[in-house]
Amino acid sequence: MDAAVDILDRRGTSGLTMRSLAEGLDVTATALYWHVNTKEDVLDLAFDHIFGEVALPEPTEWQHDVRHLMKAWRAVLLRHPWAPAWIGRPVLGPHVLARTEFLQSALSRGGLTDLHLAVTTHLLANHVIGSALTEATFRRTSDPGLRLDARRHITADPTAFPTLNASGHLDANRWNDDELFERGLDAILATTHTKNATAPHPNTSSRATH
Amino acid sequence: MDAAVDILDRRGTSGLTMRSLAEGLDVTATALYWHVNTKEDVLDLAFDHIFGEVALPEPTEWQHDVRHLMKAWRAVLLRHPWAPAWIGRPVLGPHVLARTEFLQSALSRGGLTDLHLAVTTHLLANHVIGSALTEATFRRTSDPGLRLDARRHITADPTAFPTLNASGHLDANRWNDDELFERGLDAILATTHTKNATAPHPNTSSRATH
DNA sequence: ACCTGAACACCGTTCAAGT
DNA sequence: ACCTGAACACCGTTCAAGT
Repeated sequence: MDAAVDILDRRGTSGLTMRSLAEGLDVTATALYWHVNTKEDVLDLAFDHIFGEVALPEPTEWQHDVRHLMKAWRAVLLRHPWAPAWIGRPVLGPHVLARTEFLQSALSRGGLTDLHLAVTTHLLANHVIGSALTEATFRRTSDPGLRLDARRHITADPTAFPTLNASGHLDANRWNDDELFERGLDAILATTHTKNATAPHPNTSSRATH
Repeated sequence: MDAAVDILDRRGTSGLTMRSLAEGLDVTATALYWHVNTKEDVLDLAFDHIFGEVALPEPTEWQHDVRHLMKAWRAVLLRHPWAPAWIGRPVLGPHVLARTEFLQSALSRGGLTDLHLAVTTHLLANHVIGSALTEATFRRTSDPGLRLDARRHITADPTAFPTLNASGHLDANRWNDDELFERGLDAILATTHTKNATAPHPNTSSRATH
């Protein structure tokens, strides 16, 4: 796993091949199939492996615990930029589950139960996943011109994108990613105070989508 | 693009090869390289292509517009289960940008500006991306036992996962994905009412992560 | 129990050549 | 301007065989 993570960090997902991993371990590529069924298994294991880096401290004040874990979670995903994109696989290894337990236990100490608890858990998970995926994408893509291209596409046609122009969307100099993440975190935690924050909107059916 | 999306829907990301796409178009695989530089280009184009399916209605009441777009966005991603995982690429085609403009314009009609506007935009985007990615993953993985395995892993050791057991985490029968998504949406929209919902927590530094 | 060697089917991509 | 054909380097994976 250390060897696999090392290759992934240095050469990305496409850089990890059964042959390159085998070389790092001084064996033949085919030898790996004794320990693993498929290449996807290697990546699944590597993903759960890096979550071991997220330390689980002694529980203290619940909001502090939630913030602490969320930031550590995010840091790990950004330290291994190949990781967020791999969430397109069911990643439910023991390390991941242990961290989820820690998070949800903090939330329930905060008084959340049932639907409210489930919604907040998902909201938090989606926030780390979504932001880490987006950021890692731009960090990983060697071509920094892509963000600039899109930004130019926006500024080039102010009448088509009035709001995006006014708000400075995709303008890297305007808002800092860390700050956007933490303010989002603040907002989610704020919904845990207001009773009935998750009460349905009058004309909203929970089945409308499908 | 229609041919590419068709293959992707039926056979997934790994099912789309330059040769299979060429076959669908009755040309040689090498012919595609006249129109496109790399296979990744094909997927980038296909991704932006399906966002054309998200209709942009006439703007009405701003909260209604936000809900409408978010649900349509989510529906598209789930209709094409290969799509969420592809967000690990910078996806900033014209269709995607037009939808983002629509969303942010609704939010600013709701009175959001500056940092508050940026935070809410990211929160909403992360919510669709995160939830669609997670759901599509389980929907796409032919093996339904994975979720069950993890669920069993939780229930098998109640002392290690007391909260996850009590809350029914990963229990598909307990909460419905559509409902979790919409309640999350409700919660995010609720933060737009409270002034200073994004005010920083006392002992929070926005630079702590790196 | 764990590893090697040879082999298979299949990739993305290049490039010279055709029309 | 657009497509073909042959070819290259490189995949993941299988399987019989070794120790």
